[in-house]
Amino acid sequence: MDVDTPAFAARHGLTAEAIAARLFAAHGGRIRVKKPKVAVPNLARLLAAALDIAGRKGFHSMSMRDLAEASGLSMGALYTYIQDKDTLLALILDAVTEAVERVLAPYEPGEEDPRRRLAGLIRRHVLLSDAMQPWFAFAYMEVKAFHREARDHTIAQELATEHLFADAIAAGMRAGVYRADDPVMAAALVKPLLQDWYLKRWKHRRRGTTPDAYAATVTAFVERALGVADGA
Amino acid sequence: MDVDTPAFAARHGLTAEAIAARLFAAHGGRIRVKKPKVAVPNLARLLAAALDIAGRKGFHSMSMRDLAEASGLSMGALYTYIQDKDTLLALILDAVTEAVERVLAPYEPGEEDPRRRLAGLIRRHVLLSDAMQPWFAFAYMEVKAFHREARDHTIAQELATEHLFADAIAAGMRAGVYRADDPVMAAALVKPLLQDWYLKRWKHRRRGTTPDAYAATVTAFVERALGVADGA
DNA sequence: GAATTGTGAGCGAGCGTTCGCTATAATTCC
DNA sequence: GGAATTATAGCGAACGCTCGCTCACAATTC
Repeated sequence: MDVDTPAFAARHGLTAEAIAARLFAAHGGRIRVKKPKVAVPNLARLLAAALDIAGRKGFHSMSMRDLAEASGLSMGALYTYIQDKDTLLALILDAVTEAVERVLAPYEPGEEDPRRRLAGLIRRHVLLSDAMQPWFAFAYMEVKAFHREARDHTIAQELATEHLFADAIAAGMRAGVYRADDPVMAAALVKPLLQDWYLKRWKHRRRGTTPDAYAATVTAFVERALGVADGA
Repeated sequence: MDVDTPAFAARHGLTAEAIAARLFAAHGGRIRVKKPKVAVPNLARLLAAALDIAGRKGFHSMSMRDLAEASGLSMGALYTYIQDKDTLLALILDAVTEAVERVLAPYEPGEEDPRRRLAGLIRRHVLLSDAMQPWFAFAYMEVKAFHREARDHTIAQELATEHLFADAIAAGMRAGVYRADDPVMAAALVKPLLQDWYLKRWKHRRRGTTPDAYAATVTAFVERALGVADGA
């Protein structure tokens, strides 16, 4: 299971190309370049460059000239893929939202058992946010820059994700395997542990922690905090 | 102990005015306004406005005109307090570093007991980052914008803080009250729980959680994860 | 050869910063 | 004590520059 990490990304279509293809399918109407063969690779390069620059200096400090140069497009070409700088922000946010809903939320086989359910959620969250690390970090760091509507949407999604964890913990409590004063509060403590993986990845990388190892550590940590005895 | 929150800020000099006074004392040489009676209140207003605007739209999106207007200073007056926009960044970062070193690190009486030590660290971190919430959130969110040197400094501080927690956990393990595979990894899991308090305060506020209550919840959560039995 | 895609100089707006100036407070001088 | 002088603080229009974005045109594709 530990060697599954790259396979996870491929299986769920989390490569730059696959993401760009889905975005083109969803937003193609507003992209002036028609042919997918042309549009998708360019869009993928555009997004990769944007995430790279924004990840290093922040979205607002990234000039469209920087972006054009880094993505190998001219200013004019760049603007046939997006309407304006804000569209780019929205596009990235959208890819993250889509990925979370598609990969994280659905039950996987064998997750009727509450402990497997929680462990599965944690593992999927870590592997997903690892495969799309720049995307997740971007969405987290740049929420402020969104318009009110998009910001509310992001907050709603944050709470929805937390709810997935709260539900799993509550199910575990009903089954008598978990103990907690408040499953919602417990879920609120799990979330930042998962976010740390993509926000401070340099730290975990430096210590040689793999995504699977981190998921296992967090799961064990949380389960003990939820009253599961050590060797159980 | 639960009513101590505002007193904590006053006792450690964490009010806007007190922070500005310390910054003026440390950086006074580079501030063209000489008289503390004049400089300190203006500096306090300047910093409060900067934290407010940067907290809402990000440091880079804050124009110096916005800042002048919000702080009630003219453009010219503003620039007698700072050399340039980067100085402002450095000033805020400096205040945070100073506060962490002064308030968090020192032992408090009675903290020879490892469990008290860890609980004390957690509580001080929550109360400190609560009193200076905009400062901490700013330092976290805007690290990217720093020059290499300042960024390295911030990273070093992050690791140093983590070390305080690792030491406390290791002491608890030696005393036989905590169990963990790796105290450093355990500390790395405590840190994001504490950061969540100032990064997502809207969420905790919305749920009516007080700083002291949050500190208590985190302490209990972490202690259970470290193998302390429930009623112990 | 028509449709699609790419080009990059150029536009106006807004940025961070400066500087010549005024207003006010403090000090000096008789 | 009060006039004269100096030091300090505050002001905001203006400067050079970079920003996001456009458009007349060239190149490519089928």
